Amino acid sequence: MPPDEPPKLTLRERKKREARRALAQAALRLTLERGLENVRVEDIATEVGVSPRTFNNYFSSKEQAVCSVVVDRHEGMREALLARPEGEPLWESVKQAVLEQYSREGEPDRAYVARIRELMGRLMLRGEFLNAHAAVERVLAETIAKRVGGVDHLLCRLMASSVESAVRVAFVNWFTEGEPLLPTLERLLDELATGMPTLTGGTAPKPEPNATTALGEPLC
Amino acid sequence: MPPDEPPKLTLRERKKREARRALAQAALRLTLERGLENVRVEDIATEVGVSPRTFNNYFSSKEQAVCSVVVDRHEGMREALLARPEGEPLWESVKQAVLEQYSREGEPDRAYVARIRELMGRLMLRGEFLNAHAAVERVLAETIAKRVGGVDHLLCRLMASSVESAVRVAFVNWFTEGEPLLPTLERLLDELATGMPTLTGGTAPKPEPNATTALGEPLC
DNA sequence: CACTTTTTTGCGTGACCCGCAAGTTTTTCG
DNA sequence: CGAAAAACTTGCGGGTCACGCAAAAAAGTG
Repeated sequence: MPPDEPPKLTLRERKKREARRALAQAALRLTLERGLENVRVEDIATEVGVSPRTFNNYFSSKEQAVCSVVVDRHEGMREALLARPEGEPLWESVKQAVLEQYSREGEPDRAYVARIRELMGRLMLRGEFLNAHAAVERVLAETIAKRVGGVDHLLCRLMASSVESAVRVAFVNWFTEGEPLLPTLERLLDELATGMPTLTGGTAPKPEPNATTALGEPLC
Repeated sequence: MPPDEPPKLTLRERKKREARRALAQAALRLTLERGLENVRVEDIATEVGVSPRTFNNYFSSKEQAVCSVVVDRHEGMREALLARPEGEPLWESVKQAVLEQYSREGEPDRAYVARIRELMGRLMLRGEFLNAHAAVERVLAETIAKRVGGVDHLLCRLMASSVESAVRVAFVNWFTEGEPLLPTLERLLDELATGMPTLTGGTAPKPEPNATTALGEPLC
């Protein structure tokens, strides 16, 4: 018996995770190359070598399977946030933790982006993408609460929710406008942290968008 | 001929709107009293006195029909926001416009809240509720852009998105904790407007937001 | 009153979700 | 080790659902 790995997880658990991962991956791959409506659950199941019925033991819809990659990101986000140094300001911790998760995105491969864009039309419509983000949101809120000592649960949820908003907005901007994801995301998170002064200070006939003006304003 | 109403809308249009409204209303009513899984599209259609097939001419799913009330709120929100006085700070305008929309909610009728809560389990799961909120978000972003002169579209989307976040969080808190909606919502919007200092600066209200640190990084 | 445009409706098809009851694999335990 | 127990897979079947299509009905137009 080679001492290669001490699998703390029962064999069963490993197989389950592997099956789930394979199904999600197959679902995403097929969807990206054919479009969602041209992929039946049977195709996905066959691809993995499993019964169509089994697919529904893991996911209750193909949309859910495709979006599960988004959900799985919560693991990394949780760990990243909790790993930030103790004394660091909360917004900075959150920002770094979030940015870290999205640093592995490859450069904007044209074809890939195009497929994602087309895909999003469907996914947004079916709501599963948003649903997945909501799942991440809950974990993020919980993690933030743990980070600050769990004082105000409501505010933690608000922060998590608005952070996810920033992520979604940056993401959409990425695949529609083609602009790089991370700088946008960082900017949006900074705006969130300061109450969006760039906008709110702009109610008056703003001649030029010099960002230094509205920073110290007594908003609202 | 009684001079009661000058219907600028063609008769066809009125019937369409009425049919849509009736279908949505029936869908919501039946769902609240039976639970979503015990309502077939046929039931909704029959309730309104229309063919099941016709239902799908208006909504592509019963979930969509149930959630259409959320979507329809965008109309009022748009008008309310645009009706705010010119010089008013943006955050104040948005806050008032949003609060106005949710001022018509009755008091927390126990039975009603219970049904809503149970309903939300399903709706969140199917994502249509979030989908509806996303639709509102787009209109809100557009309206905000119009309000500030359409300078930074990205930031407008961020603001709209995070405002909707606050609404959702307050709403969930309302039907899970039973706390009143409006005060919570107002507080959350205020927190948003100031960067959530209660959480982030539990120590100090963030005296210096020097965003100069990591802004120039060449990520991605 | 014809004629056009829009909406409704019935029908048929393909897919999907899930409960149920075997069959199969992994785990536990004597 | 070997058998019972627990967990997972699979085939089957039923109830729904979304939607294309084309005919019928209704609303608008001159």
